[in-house]
Amino acid sequence: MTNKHVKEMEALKEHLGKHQLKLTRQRELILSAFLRQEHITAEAMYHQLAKSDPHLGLATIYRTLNLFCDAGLAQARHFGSQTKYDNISHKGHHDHLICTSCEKIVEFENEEIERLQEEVATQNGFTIKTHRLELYGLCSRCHH
Amino acid sequence: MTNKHVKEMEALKEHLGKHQLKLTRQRELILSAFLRQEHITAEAMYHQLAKSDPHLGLATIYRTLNLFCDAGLAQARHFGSQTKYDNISHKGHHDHLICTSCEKIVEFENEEIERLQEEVATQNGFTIKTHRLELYGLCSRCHH
DNA sequence: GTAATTTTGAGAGAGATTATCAATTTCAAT
DNA sequence: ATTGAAATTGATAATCTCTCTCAAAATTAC
Repeated sequence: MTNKHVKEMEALKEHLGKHQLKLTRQRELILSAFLRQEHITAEAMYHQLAKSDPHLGLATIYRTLNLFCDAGLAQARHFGSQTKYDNISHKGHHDHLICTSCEKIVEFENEEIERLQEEVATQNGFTIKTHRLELYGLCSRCHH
Repeated sequence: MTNKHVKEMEALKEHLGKHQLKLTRQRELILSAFLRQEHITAEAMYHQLAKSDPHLGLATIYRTLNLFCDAGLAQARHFGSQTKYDNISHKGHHDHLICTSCEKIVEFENEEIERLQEEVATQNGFTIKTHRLELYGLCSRCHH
């Protein structure tokens, strides 16, 4: 656990405390691995961590990533058949540009779009809690 | 098959003709059921059609709904773990407002948002092919 | 009508995620 | 530091959704 991740660790501890959950070696380990990368799947993390910790169960990875979602550290996104978990603790909400050829993912934020979303919601009597916006296409390298 | 659905039937026939596929009783039946409602899952349609046609297979429903997607009549959308199929033949692209309490779905279109999406894509060197925008929250009835 | 080709239905199979449960670990109170 | 109640884990079974397989049936071009 590097110093960079202290804030997220604190956020997790706060969530655990509030829900009478416990801080375990696995949860620390998975948090550390989670914060080291973007858009990871449970399966990918399982294989990655298996090298240093061969007895870490896949179910624990799933449980823990879902815990991070509950704690507001992560957000699950379904891309086709797989679910990727994003770190949302260190930045605001963001959306995605996804290259359908090379699978590259670019994050972006656009306040104007967010404002218009609120407008649409209000017009329809909705109160937005979250949203997802994904733009699929080809990145510059995959053109042609 | 009501008169209303003649246009979609023609579109399907055109697709079938172009790809040396055949028009079957099942495809007609499923098209008819598909056009009668919005945002249906394969499973839901299976149970619905089982009443009048108990031997219609679930695999056929999946195959046929995917065929409609290929033909440009339908669009698949993944909501959580389930896939819903939307009719996109009679209207332009649309996005969704989804009530997380009662599961109500409202469609909307917003040209300004679409324009801004193009702008973001261009800035990042992407060419958009499709997109999905879903706003999750509470509808007016589910407030409180 | 016949033959070639496609489609269907039923169930097996695949992939991703969750449930089960005995054994282990955590943590608050001694 | 020890204890004991409660939570967590790992291994695997179960589940859920969707696709594949393949023999039998339906469709279409001739």
